Amino acid sequence: MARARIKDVARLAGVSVGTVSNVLNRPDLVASPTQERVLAAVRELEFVRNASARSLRVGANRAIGLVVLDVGNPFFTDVARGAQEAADALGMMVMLCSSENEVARQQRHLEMFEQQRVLGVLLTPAGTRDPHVDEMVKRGTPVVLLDAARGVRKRCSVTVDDVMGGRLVVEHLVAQGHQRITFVGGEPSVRQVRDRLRGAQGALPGGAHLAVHPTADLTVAAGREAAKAILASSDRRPTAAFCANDLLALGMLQELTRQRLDVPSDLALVGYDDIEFASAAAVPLSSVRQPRQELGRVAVELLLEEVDEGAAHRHRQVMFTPELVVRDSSRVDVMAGRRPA
Amino acid sequence: MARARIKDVARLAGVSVGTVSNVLNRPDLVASPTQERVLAAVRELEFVRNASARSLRVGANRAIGLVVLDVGNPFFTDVARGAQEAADALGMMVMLCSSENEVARQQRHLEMFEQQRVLGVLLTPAGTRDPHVDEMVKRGTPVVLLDAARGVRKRCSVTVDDVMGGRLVVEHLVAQGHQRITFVGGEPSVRQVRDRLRGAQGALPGGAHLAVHPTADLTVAAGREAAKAILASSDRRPTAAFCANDLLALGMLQELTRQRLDVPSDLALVGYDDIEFASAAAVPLSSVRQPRQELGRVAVELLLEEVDEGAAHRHRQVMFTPELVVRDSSRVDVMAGRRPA
DNA sequence: CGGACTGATTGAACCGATTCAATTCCGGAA
DNA sequence: TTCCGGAATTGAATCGGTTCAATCAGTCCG
Repeated sequence: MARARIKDVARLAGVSVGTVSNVLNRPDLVASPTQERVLAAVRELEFVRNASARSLRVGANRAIGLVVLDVGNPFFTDVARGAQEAADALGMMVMLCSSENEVARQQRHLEMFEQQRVLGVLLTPAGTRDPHVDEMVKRGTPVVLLDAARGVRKRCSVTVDDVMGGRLVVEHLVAQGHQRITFVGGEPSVRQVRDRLRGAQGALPGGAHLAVHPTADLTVAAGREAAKAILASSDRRPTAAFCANDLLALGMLQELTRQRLDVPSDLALVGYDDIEFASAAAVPLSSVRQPRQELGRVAVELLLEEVDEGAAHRHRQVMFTPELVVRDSSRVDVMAGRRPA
Repeated sequence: MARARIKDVARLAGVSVGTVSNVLNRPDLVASPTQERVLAAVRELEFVRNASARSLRVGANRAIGLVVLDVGNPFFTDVARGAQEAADALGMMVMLCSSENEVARQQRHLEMFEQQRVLGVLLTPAGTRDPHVDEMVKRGTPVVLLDAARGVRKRCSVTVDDVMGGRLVVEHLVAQGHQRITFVGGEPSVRQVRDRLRGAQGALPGGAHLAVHPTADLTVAAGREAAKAILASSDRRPTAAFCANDLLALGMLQELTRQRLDVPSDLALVGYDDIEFASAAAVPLSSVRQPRQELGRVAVELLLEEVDEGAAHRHRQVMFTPELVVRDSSRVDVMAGRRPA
């Protein structure tokens, strides 16, 4: 069966194509009996609107592009979910793509979106500033940055305060009596890591010392290596480690378990991101939670705001505050319960 | 700057619109100097094709819809990545949506895809058979099922052999000398779970016994509860547990750690799915790996095959074989290394 | 009864790229 | 010189909805 077009519906219902279109888009203009006849014809023919024809005429799609760094990363999928939800509520569609942190791939996806004439794009940028993005914006496709460098004033953006996150962690560890804390996860080229470290350093009271143990990347394997190195070092061992993300912390936990050391009594651990598996770890992991879905939701709102306001738009930067989630991996009183004197 | 249309490009290059279109789509028809003039004009005007106009005329989009049960689940994101890759190679776009296991949401996404006139849809179905899907197929949008019930002959599908997966696990445990094995994760309404259990039972040698410990769902929390119940039970404790998925296994590992029991010497564990965090667990988790990206890749191929062949198409069901990944959580010889006599 | 007004409906123009039959151009053969 | 064939190019028709000025049918009021 060939697909029905609006013309077929009109013929079957005995009205003009204009009326069918009105029933679909502005039903208040059409008398009820006519509406019913048209809707009956729509059902009868199983009519499905052709979005291409529609958006060709209207000039824009009811779709939003979303390019994340890595669909495999739970952080981004939660952001995507938030965006989905917000878009759904407004009858829009989110098209999700992953750049796998490759600029070329990001570029291809953006190009696709632009060809589709999406309303706008939410982007967690791969690499550094991409001139292609600027050009796309200039051509009329607005972009909202997600979790990107702070201080970009020429775009709307949504971020989380990583400096505060770092501060929260160290304040917590200090309150638990820790004096020797190591920050694990150096890679200072990553803005997030830099900020977290900065916050951590800022929260130290006078006497305390914050060692920094850099790692090549932010993976479980790197965490394992870091733990080995720290435990083998001749210096006085730290009593707590603040890892730049949860993967590092899980890696450290793995190595500590292998060496039959106890968390938190031998070494307290705090991660960052509060990925789903943080609470699922053998010793549930303290971590810093970011309002991920909220991030996506607000990004969609900012985008639509920008679209609606047109030229009058002033870019806004929204920054969320993270939240410390304390679990067994850094909680002293739980230890007491587990090792009765 | 208003967006350039193909007409503007034609004027600037001093050719007709037909020629511009040919440069873009069938460059072999156009003389080189003309091509260069046109391409220069394209760059000059920053021309971006309007995909709506194109697919309106051509009749179909260069896009494939993909509806997964849950974008948060690493299994599905890997499938998506595989599909992405295959599509990319063919110059197609994958539109990824998540049904969150809600039929209504799935329905909305499918409707969107149909309006977009996508080439076809890859679907991991929520709920049971959905008549809407049948109707969509009848209207001309082909569907390839991903990881859905086996034995569906009226569609193309891609699955993994869960019966074999279950068998592999039990054969491995038996080879390690285990006699009392418990299968954790009952929920027999889930086809995958049923198949894994069936495979497990089929692999038992004469004397061995397979207890089944049902759980409400397949989460970490359920795994914790299961571990508590099994450890508290008065029966002779099993020496190994085969969990229906990795989340259950991680939950059990958590509870075992809390009770200061050792894996695998007190209880060996094997999970299923080989999610990223299986190898990241405190005791790296044995698990069954499915060729996830491959799943997505082949699904795309099947879809395009179906599109190309048209009416002559015969549906195909592709079944992959899973692979057992043995890690510390069920490996005896590692224990020896860790606890020298 | 005529005119003004409201509400419902019509139908043709339009969005922008693709396609294909028709046309132009050129070089070579007769 | 004419004619033919092939390559290059043209331009109008087309895809399927949306939109809006124009038309039509009633209703109300004076």
